[in-house]
Formats: sequence, structure tokens, C-alpha cells
Amino acid sequence: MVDKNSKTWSGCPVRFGMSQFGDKWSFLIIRDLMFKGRQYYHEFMDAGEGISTNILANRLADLESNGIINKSKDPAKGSRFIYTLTKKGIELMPMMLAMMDWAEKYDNETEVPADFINKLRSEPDKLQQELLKNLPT
Amino acid sequence: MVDKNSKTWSGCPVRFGMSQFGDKWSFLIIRDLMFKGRQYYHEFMDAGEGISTNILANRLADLESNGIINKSKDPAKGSRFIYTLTKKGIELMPMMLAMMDWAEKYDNETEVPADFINKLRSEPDKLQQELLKNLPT
DNA sequence: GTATTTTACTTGTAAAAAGCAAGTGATGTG
DNA sequence: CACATCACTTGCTTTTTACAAGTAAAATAC
Repeated sequence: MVDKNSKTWSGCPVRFGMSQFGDKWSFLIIRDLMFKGRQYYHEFMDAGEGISTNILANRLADLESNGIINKSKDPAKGSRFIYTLTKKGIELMPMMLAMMDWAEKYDNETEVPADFINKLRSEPDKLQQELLKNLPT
Repeated sequence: MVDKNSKTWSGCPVRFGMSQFGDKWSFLIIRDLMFKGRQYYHEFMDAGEGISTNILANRLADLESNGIINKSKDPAKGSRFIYTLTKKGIELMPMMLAMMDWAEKYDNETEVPADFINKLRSEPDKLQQELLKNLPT
């Protein structure tokens, strides 16, 4: 029996994962950081998903609090912040790629480029290395 | 721009995935079916997670509607139903295993057996075959 | 054949979370 | 100094989740 009102839901990996990043907006933020090159609050806002400003702010705070993303002042422009994935966040990549692999099979209207999927299935480690290289640090 | 009020959120794999199974209770149901050998409504209720009956009923209906699980009458006892993963549901296993792999690193209180994790990392395909063999059909 | 139990829910309501629109404050620019 | 940019906060509404009680179909006991 777990105390479902506690925050971390330790013990079971699925339950723990859900408590750390397990709602759709968090998944989409991680997607944007990991694959879309987005790193500013306004870029998440402008991703076209329809998120509300208070929800975005809240999710970014949760992800930072859980150690999945890092928030720092933009040295070039002090009025904005740069969000990046931490090591803990970057290590979600295998799970994200597995989700994309699955979704490509079952979404009739997927927009994932065919060569991305081909590479994901034929050379997964190489694709992951390339994606990791593209991440800002 | 997507219509976030529509149900399927096609196009982006992460968004699509979230629309198909993307809330914590759905993940926990899939976990129970995939790894815990649970297949009846009362078994999900008794898993000790604290889910409400209307939420469980609603999530099972959604997962069935999305083609991820199958619901059928128990031939041995007509007053109950058997839930099983469909092919579409079973193919979520790589993602679930990747989530478990990640969680084992970051949950200080994980209860996953060490030999399960060792096998997941040293012989992932073999572990998956064994898990698949254990699933009811 | 009837009463009771089992199993899977449904219903009504309260609490919590999500979402909307407007507003605020720190920082930058002209 | 006025205005723009950027990242939120606030107050309120709507939706979802959770709680507790109730219902119906099927099985079991007698």
C-alpha cells in the first residue's frame, strides 16, 4: 500500500516515473528540449500545443524541482531564462525514442520523418549519439 | 497549431502517445497487465495504489477504446471480465522497460529486483522474450 | 426458488487541478 | 523616461479526480 498523496511515489519504477515527469505537458516540454531545440519559456509557449501560462510555469518548476531540467539566466539577456536537460533528464531519451517508435506504428497521421524512424530502428545507438551531440549544455 | 480539445492529438508521437495512454493510472494499469499478472478489475483495485472505482472504470474503457487492451467475459465466471493487452499494448513494452531502467537509477528506494535490472541491461532482448512468454493471450 | 455474496461498475457531490484572461514586475531598448 | 520584452502571477471558471454510497448482473448457498 502506498501513500498516494505523497509526492515521490517511490518503490515502483512506473509509479516513480509518473511522479517525476508523468503528465502530458511535462512530456511535451521534455520533447521540445530533447528534439526540437527549444530552450526558452516563450518557445514552449509558441510550440502551438495550447498550454496555459500558469501550467507551463508550474510544470517547468516541477521538472526543475525533480532535477530533470536546469534553469539559468541567459547571460546575453538577463530578462529571460535558458532551460536545459540535466543528465537525469537526458537519460530519459531511450524511453522517449521507444515511445516515438511505438507511436510511428500506431498513429496513421504521424509526422515523424521516415529517415528518422529508419535510423531509430536500424542504428538506434548511433541516432542517440547524434541527438545527444545536438543538445545544448 | 493543434486542436488540444480533440482526442487523438495525431502528428507528434509524444503527443499521440500521451493521448493514448498518458496518465498515471493508465501507466499503472499497463504495468499490472504487463508485469504483475493482473487481469481482473478487482485485481487492479486491490493493487494498493489508491485508485477510485470510477477512475479505474474510466481508464479501462479508454484503454480499450484506444485498442491497447482487450476486455472479454471470463468463460469460467460470467460475472467478471478478463483484461489483456492487445498487440498494440504489448508493443509498449520497450518503452515501459526503458522507464524502469531510468527509474532504477534515480529512485533511491526502488523495489525492482537487482537481477531484473541486470538482465534488462545485459540481455534486454532475452528479458523481453521471457516477459512476452509470461503474458496471457 | 429465494437470499446472499461477488463483481463491476454508476451516481452525486466535494475537492483538486487545469485552463482562461488580465495583470504584474524585472530587464532591455530607444 | 516611455515603451517593449519576457516570464510569470492572480482571480476566476471549467474540468477532472476522488470519495462515498448505491445499483445491477451473475454466481453461490441453502
